[in-house]
Amino acid sequence: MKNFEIARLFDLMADVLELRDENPFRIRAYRRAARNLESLAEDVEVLAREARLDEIPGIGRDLADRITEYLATGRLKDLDAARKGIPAGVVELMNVPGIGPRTARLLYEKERVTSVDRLETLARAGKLRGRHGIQAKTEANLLKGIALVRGGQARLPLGRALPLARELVRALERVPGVAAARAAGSLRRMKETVGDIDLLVTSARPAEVMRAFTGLPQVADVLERGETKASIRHREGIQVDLRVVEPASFGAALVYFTGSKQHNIRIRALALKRGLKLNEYGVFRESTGRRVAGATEEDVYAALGLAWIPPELREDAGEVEAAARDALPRLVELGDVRGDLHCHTNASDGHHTIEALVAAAEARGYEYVAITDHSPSARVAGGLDARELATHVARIRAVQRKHPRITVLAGSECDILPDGSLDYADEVLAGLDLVVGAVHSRFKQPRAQMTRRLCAALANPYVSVLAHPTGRLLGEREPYDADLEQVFRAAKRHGKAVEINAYPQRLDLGDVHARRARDLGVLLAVDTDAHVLDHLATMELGIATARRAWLGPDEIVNTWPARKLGAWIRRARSEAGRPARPARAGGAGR
DNA sequence: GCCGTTTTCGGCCCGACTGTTTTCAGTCG
Repeated sequence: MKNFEIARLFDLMADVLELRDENPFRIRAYRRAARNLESLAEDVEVLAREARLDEIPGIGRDLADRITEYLATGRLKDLDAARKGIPAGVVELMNVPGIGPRTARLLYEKERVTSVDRLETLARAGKLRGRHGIQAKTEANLLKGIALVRGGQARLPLGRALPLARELVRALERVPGVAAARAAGSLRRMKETVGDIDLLVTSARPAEVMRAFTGLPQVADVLERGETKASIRHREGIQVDLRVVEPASFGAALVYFTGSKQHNIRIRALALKRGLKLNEYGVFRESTGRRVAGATEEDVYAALGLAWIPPELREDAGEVEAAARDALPRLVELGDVRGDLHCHTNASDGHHTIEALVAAAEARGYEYVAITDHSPSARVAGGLDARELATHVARIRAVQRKHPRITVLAGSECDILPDGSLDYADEVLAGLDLVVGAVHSRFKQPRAQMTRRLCAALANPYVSVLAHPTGRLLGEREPYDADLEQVFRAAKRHGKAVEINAYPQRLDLGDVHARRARDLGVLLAVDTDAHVLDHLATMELGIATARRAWLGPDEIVNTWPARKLGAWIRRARSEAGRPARPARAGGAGR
């Protein structure tokens, strides 16, 4: 899968073209193609082989040829030619906040700066001031920017950014004169990681909001502060941007500030076609300048002839067309969730008892919860051998008797061994209500082997859900190499579900793959993989990922009533000619 | 370089903040 590899090259091409002061629309074309390659779930090599590259939005004849060229030769002649005479370090200068193509080119041409290191040396020595309109302040800002690049401005996982954003929103809501405060940006779109936090406030007294915001205890550094817009660096390291607008503009500003950039470009172009102009203050008739919408998002979209688009879909990935046809999907909501199918207790590596977990699930209003502790191969995680499992199941049954209002599924997160077999014998698995299969070892297997391993597990009649299908840990561990397309087809063939694991560092499947699974007609399960009770609340992140994947409740097995869920689990077992023991999943507790 | 319910050519989103050059270019989102 070279999707990201080629996206990087297109981005690099765009950078180089910027340095060369090329046609900005050509540059944008490369950037747009890069973004679309990143969000492409299908393998670009497969599309190339099948001559379907032109199906990728933003890829026309030229860029399709470039992709073909790169796949065939491993090079891009155009890129090589464009880079001639521009040292790689000059392109890297543009990574420093505040340095764009103009400044990078100036530094290179006039000062022979060819690396960030060199720039730092010059700035520290004060050797730039007085030249090319650079003064002490700019030098200081450059040094700040360099420090930031050095620190690696890693994107924050959504699970960490959300509480920070909510705390800030609450603080702003308390500022006198503030009518409303909302988080926007990629955080509102619930992207798995966010680069910064965008906040929007409506108030008749913006000056007061600016003062209060920049004075918050969470602020480590004020980066910029104007009349209606300010940026700060949060103590936790992430940048926070705030914008204040008047109430009549709040909806338009929310649309603008929520993005994505590509989505905004799409709908603004749509506005122009209708003789309208869209900016963060509203929708305006071009001829008269009169505002026709702006107070609410619904009004703004309606003025453009669109149904209101849920933020999670605003990626220019077909949502604008769907909204125009009034054909947006009914997305799953947190309230649709009837249970959690992947939870741990202190029988293995969880922190709480079965009793506590069941009570917590009940308190969340769930109809069912599956207790899925580890199997013996997961030694460090305290995996249970078959005898321990039998005792554990007996305990689960006892807790079930004390909690008749919730169905407690005795399950396992059973290791998928390197050869694709399961960590418990089939007779043991048959005694469980639900089996979640997962890979916890030998992550580095070659692609073909790992693919066979996952597909074999899905073929086992007792495995209902493939847990965290790619094994990735955000910012820590790459996904293991497997042909997900084949894995999804196996899941579809066997009527199994693949998981959206809501664990904040996992979010696995991610939105792009989950959408691909959905498009192939595969069922999904959204689970928290809870190890402590608080983790049950991360269901919110899993559901957000499902929404970004355009998923509705029908396609997610743990929004189904217990009876339907039980029937689904039994179907795969019986189709394999091995009827399960009367499963509790369908009947118990209701 | 892409793209077409105005177009196969001529468009392509829009505005705030900063630093510094006294009138705006550059950067960013």
